[in-house]
Amino acid sequence: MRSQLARKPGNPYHHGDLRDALIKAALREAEQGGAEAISIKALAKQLGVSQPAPYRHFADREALLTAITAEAFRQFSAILREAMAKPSRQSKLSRLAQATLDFGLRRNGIYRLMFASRTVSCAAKGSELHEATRETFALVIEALEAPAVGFLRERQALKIWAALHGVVMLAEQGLFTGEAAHATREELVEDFVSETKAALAVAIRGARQKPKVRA
Amino acid sequence: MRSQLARKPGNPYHHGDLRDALIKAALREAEQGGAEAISIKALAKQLGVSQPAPYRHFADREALLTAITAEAFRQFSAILREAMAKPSRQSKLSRLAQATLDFGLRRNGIYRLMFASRTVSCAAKGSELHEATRETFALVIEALEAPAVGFLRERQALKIWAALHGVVMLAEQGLFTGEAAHATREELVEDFVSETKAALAVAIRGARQKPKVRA
DNA sequence: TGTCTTAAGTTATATGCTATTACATTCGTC
DNA sequence: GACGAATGTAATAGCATATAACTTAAGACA
Repeated sequence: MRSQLARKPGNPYHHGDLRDALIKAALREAEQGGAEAISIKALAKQLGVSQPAPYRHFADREALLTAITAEAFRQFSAILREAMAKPSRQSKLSRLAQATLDFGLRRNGIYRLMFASRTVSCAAKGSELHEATRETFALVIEALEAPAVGFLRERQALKIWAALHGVVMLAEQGLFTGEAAHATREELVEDFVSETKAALAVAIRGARQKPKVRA
Repeated sequence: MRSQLARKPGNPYHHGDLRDALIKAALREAEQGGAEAISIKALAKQLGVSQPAPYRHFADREALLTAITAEAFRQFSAILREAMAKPSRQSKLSRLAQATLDFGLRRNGIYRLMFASRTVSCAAKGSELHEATRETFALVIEALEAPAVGFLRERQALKIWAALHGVVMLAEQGLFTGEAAHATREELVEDFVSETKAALAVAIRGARQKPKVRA
């Protein structure tokens, strides 16, 4: 029962949209097992095409990984945007934070592809992947809801973003289970969120009183 | 010019200490390229033994990865301990933090092996690897220099540990370079360090005044 | 409509890595 | 010094990436 992911009905030769189908299938494979779980050969078989067919669409395995990483960032951005848009008692930042944690744990294989591989750092300046990552980070800044505090805003965004990823990392390592679990992941995330808000509040107040403050 | 890493001189058949040599060589390979850079076959060639020889010491590739991850944690612990022991104007926590950042960036392939793979979370309770990770985390708690504040200490340790890893992650991704670099990695790390100290100071003061405080 | 180019697929194959099996050598020990 | 265990080797199976040469279908244009 191979799912052929929208293979054009009456065409036994051409798949129709192999490139897209490959990305979707590869993402599904990576969901749990990460990059290592992705096999060109297995994907080809799954989609009902010959083993070398994928190479018509991706120069090599790396290229496929880069493409699905970019797609993963776009999906991640969409999830964050949705979480931020949803009406809630909690702040935007808190919702973004919890959504990040959730994504990082539930789709950990993909998460590792996005943040813990060298794929992103190798992405060229204007590339699809580079743009996707920039867009995601822009959402973090947006979630701060702190207009016009300049570089302090970026700095707080970097800090909360780093902290969130650290929590995902340690959670995945199991540092929150067993004897060491003196706090839940969610608690820690909320800690970081409130510290960020406090720091921003101070910064905004400071900026109002003496606009030339430097730190 | 194959470095044979301490092969016993007058013995063309038995290597002498292949297991250890494999771990050392594999760590060197992983230094930059991470787990993917490790090939059993290449290591065997490098050490001047036949290709299947390593399988006498490690059941499979995974087992080798687990072993070098444990060794990496021990080396990391040693580096942290050294940084903490060194007399300095800075606090122990600050030195541990900067040493972590340095390790995470300079030996990023190994770092990813340690914190961004599934190897650790698959380690059994009493395993060599599990023990090595626990020892490393114990150093973080020690670096807080905050005796007898109970679970609040562990919580602060988790927080600073998470934050540090996040900074390494984002730094490796390139989020501190180019236009987005509104703070250096070192500045961010120091931010987290001082916040941790402040939180601990409050906790200790609180614990002295009313020992039953809960958060 | 027919041809021609090109995109997208196929089969066959080279290369490289993991892992196993069966056999060989050395070490330690009794 | 004989023997079993540890540690090597050679040969080989199996799987994945990747390339080469060939085939099919689609679309453009005369």
